[in-house]
Amino acid sequence: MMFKKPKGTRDFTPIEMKKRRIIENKLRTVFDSYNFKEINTPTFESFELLSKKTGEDIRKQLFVFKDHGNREMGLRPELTSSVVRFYINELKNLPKPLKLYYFANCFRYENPQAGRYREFWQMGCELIGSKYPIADAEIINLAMDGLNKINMDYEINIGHLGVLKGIFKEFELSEDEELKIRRLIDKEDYEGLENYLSELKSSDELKDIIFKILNSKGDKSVIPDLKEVLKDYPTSIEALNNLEEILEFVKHDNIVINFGIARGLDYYTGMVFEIYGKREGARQVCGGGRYDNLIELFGEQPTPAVGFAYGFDRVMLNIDDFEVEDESILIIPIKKDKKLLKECLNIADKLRKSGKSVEVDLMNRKLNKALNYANTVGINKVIIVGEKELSEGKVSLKNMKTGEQELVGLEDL
RNA sequence: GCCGGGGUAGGGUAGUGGCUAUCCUGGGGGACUGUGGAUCCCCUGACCCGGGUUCAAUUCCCGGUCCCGGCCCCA
Repeated sequence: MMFKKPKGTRDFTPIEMKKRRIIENKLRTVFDSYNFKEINTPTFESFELLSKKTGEDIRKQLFVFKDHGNREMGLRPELTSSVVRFYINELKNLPKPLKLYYFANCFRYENPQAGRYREFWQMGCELIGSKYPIADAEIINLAMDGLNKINMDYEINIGHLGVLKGIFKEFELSEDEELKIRRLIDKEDYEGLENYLSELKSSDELKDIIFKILNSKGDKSVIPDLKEVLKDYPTSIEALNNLEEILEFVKHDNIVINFGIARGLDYYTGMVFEIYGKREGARQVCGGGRYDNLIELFGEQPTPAVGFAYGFDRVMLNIDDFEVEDESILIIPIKKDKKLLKECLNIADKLRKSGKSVEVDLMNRKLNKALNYANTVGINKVIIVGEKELSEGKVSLKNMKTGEQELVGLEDL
C-alpha cells in the first residue's frame, strides 16, 4: 500500500458520517434552542495566539509550522483562543450577552489512546459579557440538555476554583506551590498531595482545610456544611455563595458538587464543571467553566465569559450504537437504449427536486443485477422504466421491502 | 517522551524457513436477451517498511512505522 493515513487520524465511512451527523444535528438544535449563534474560525492561527494563555511549553503538543513568509503558525488545539480573538477583533461591540457556538476539528500532537486522536472534533460554546450566576447556570443547563437530547447517560461534577483560591490566598502560597497543588488535585493523587502539603509551612492547618474541601463531595447539601468549615476564609465563602446562586438556576438535580475539579490549566476563574460518560478510558466528554481573565489577558478590557466544549468523538463513544437507514430510490431502465436512459434521468430530476434521494443505474446493469444491487445496498424503492409502460405514460414502482409492485403514472411519482 | 500487545487481499481469517500462500466475505463480469436476496464459473486482490541471520525469510532476530490499550500530559 502506497499511502497510509497519518497517525492519530481517522477516515469516516458513510455509515459513520451519517451517525455523526445525526448526533451533531441533535446537539445543534439544542444550541439553537438557547439562541446561541454558530461561528467558525480558521483551522490555524499564529503560534503566538495559541500559546498565549499557556506559554511556550504548549509547543510540543501542537502541530506547528512556518508559512512561506516565515510566520509561525499552529493548528488549533481548541477553539476558545480563536473565539476570543474573533471577539476582540470584530465582535466586541455587539450587544451582550454574546452567545456563540462552534463545531470544528482540532489538532493536538499527542499519542493516541482510547478516545484520543490527533485530529478530533469539539462542539462548544462561549457566553461572553455576563458575570451573573444565571449565565453560569445557562451554560451548565445547555451542556446537560444536549446530552439529554441524545439520550447519553452521564455524571456531571461541578466545582468552583474560588474556594481553593481563597485558601491559597489566606496561606499566601506562591504561584508555583498553588499550581503544583492544583495539579495533584486534578490528578486525584491524594497521597502525593498529602506528602507535598506536609513539606509546606503551616502545613497541618492547610492540609486539614484542603482535605476537608476535597471531601465535601456530593449533592448541594455539602455547601452549607463547608461554609461553616471555611467561615474564616472570606474569598472562599464568596465562591460558595456564588456557586449556590448558580445552582439555584440549574434545572437538573443529578449533579455532584466536587471541588477536586481543577480543570487542567489556569485560565478558569470561577465555576468549573466536567461531564463523564460511562465508557472506561474515554470517560470525560465535556468540560467547561468561567474564565473572566482571558479576554483581558488577550489585551482587551476585562470581560466576563463562561463556556464549555463537548469532545464530540468521546460523545460518540459514549452513546449506544443505533441503526441508520435512509429512504432512497433506484431507477432502472429495462433496456440500455438512450431514450429510456434519458427518461430515467428525467424522472430522477423530478424526484430529486422534490427532495428524494435518487440513483439512476450507472453500471449498465441488467435488470436482475440492478435489483440485486438495490437489495444489497438497502434501497427502498425501485422504479423500473420500460418501453411498454412508458408508452402509456407509466412506470413500475417496486417496494423492495415488501416486494409489491404497481404501475404508476409519471405524473403521480 | 515512556511501556505492553498486535500488523497476511476492502472486511474477517488459516498457514509455512523453500513448491502457484488457505478459506469466508466483498467488488467486477458471465451463465440469465423484462423482475431481487439462490447456485455455479471467471476475474480482482494481501504477507507493514528497512536491515540482519540463511543457499533460501511472510515465517527467526533487530530497528522503524502504524493500530489497540496503558502511563505522562490533557489549554
